[in-house]
Amino acid sequence: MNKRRSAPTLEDVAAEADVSRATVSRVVNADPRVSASARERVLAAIEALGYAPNRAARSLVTRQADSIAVVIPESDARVFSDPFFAGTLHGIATALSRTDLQMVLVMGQPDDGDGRLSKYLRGGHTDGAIITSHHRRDEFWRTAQAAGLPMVFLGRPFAPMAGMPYVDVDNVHGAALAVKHLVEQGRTRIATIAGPSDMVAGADRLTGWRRELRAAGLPDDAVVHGDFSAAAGAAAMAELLANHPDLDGVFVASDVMAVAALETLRRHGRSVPDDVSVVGFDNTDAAVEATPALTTIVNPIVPMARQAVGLLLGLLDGDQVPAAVTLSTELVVRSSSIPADRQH
Amino acid sequence: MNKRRSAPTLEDVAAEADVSRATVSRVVNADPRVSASARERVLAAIEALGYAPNRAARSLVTRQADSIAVVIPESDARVFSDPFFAGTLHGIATALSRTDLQMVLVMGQPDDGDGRLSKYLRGGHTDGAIITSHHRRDEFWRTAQAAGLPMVFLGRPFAPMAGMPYVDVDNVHGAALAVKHLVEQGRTRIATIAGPSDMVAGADRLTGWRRELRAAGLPDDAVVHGDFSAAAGAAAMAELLANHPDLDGVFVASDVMAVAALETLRRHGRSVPDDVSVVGFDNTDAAVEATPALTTIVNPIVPMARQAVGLLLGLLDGDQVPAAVTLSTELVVRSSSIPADRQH
DNA sequence: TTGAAAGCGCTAACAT
DNA sequence: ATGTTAGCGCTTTCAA
Repeated sequence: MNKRRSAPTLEDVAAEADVSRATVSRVVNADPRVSASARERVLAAIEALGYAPNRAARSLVTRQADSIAVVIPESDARVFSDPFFAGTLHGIATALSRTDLQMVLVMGQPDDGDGRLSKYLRGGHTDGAIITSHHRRDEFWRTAQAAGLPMVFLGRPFAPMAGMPYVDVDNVHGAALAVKHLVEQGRTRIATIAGPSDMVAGADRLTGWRRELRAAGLPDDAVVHGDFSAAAGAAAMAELLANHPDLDGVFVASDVMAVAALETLRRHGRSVPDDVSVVGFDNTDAAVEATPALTTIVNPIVPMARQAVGLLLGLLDGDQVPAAVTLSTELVVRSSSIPADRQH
Repeated sequence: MNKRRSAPTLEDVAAEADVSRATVSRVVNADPRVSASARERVLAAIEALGYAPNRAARSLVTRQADSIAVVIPESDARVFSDPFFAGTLHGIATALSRTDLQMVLVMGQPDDGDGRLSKYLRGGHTDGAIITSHHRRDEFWRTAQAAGLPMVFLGRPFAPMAGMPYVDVDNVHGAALAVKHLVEQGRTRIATIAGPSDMVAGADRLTGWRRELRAAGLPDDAVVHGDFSAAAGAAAMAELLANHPDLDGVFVASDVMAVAALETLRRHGRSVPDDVSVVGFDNTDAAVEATPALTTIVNPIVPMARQAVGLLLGLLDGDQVPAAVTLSTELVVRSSSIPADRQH
């Protein structure tokens, strides 16, 4: 029976290098107050023993976890089939790779009151959190906030709180841009497939759509909500067609839903863009690949994620950080919105 | 100046409930040896103080981190635009939600010898790891294995190791199924857009393609590699067309590449499926949505992820676990592979 | 520049 | 059933 060799500790390294634990600790933490010879011996010992510091022990005394939580309060599969999610993670991971922070992905019930999510956030395993895909009824962050955990929202929260900055895209303006473009194409009966009303992005895009329509003196009654999924987009489009057969333009609150709507329009014999102009939101790959290619609003997901990390790092450093960062959007015109008779 | 109130500890709860720390610990850890009255007082104190155990302290003594690492040795953005990644995370997250384990997403350079990845894995912050998107030159797991960290590969590693189980899909058979189907459609000049040769999935699918072609007595020289990205798929298809203008069938090692190849074929004036039959691999949403809808091989990503979690949990429990779990595939026939003259 | 010693918050013998 | 005690591995004063 071999004695199960456990991982080497600071003590082992100290013995091997013939110095004290404190000196080893200084070397590991790049403290300059170590002689060259001692440092050399310690480094050699670390190498020889394959020593890696135990983070639990370190965390216990430094009260730092060296990791941040990315909280996605979604229990269903939607978030995984949504390119928004991938872009967000990518942006966060990239921004984090410049630091020593690890990323802990925390998922759970949106309305988790004092369950897993809030327990985890208060457990001290992370130094801060980025909360995304926030729903109106979420409460888990309250206890975490009370515990003093630095947090930033990726996507404006329903009730912005002092000390909890957020980064968002100007959804209202983006939606207005989309509607403006549709109006400019000569469309007069413009519907929308809106996002879920318990999410700010959904509500804001609806607001922008409505505002611009009213400014143009056009009716703003053709609204159906979807949950940002393809299935919802297809169903919503069918419903709009049934209730408003005269529609000639649609602003869809996400590309995923828009691409599905395109298909539904096709099945109903409506030509896009000749009969109906369609504008999406996000500018994902799906927009480029759609047939016809989808006119859409740029959603700067990766820059937003980077900003969120930047804000959180600032919070962790005790810096003064802005209460909100809002990124601008722009319109990308492709074929789905320009009727043949307007093309030159 | 308010004294910054730090998080309540076991000690605080013990004082509040007028019991010892040990009793509080027992209540927290559901130890039955506590009287009802004591338990009640402790629970009340926990509630009153908003106590949450400090996981670093607990980890230090239990030597458990209550989390597992999902290692994705990819530094680039590819992994995020790949639906394979989303499915994998989804499967793992779902399987993990039944446990108390958290999921730490660890990304890094594929060839990271003794860098971040291996340091992290040896740091004791996780109880085990699931390694996915494994490349031939990866080495980071060696030191982790030496340190005794339970690990499972999601996707067969190049050199299977004792004690490190893997779960994989039968890529060779899947590819063979695809080729068999193409042959049955009367195709005789069948090319392939293969995956990267430094990944097992890429190599295995190429093997299956080759094996089946040889069995059918057909040439197996039309091969171009791609890195599973859409751009690579488009470029590879163009190259195949240039070098083998007589091709009438293509097996593409991923749906992402296949959909891009479809577009390239269209641009080159080849009709799919009339001139060229195309079969992909993965059966992602993109396959359903493609025009024409893509015939493909089912890649049971989510079940694989669940299996991986199951194996890892077994390892953590010290159970005997199989060295490998291989899931089977099947063919899903859609329009991209059946020429008009074969349809009825 | 270095070492000794205290203690982070918790669990787990051991004692009662 | 409950309390006492001894660490887990590390950082960090404080002395030397």
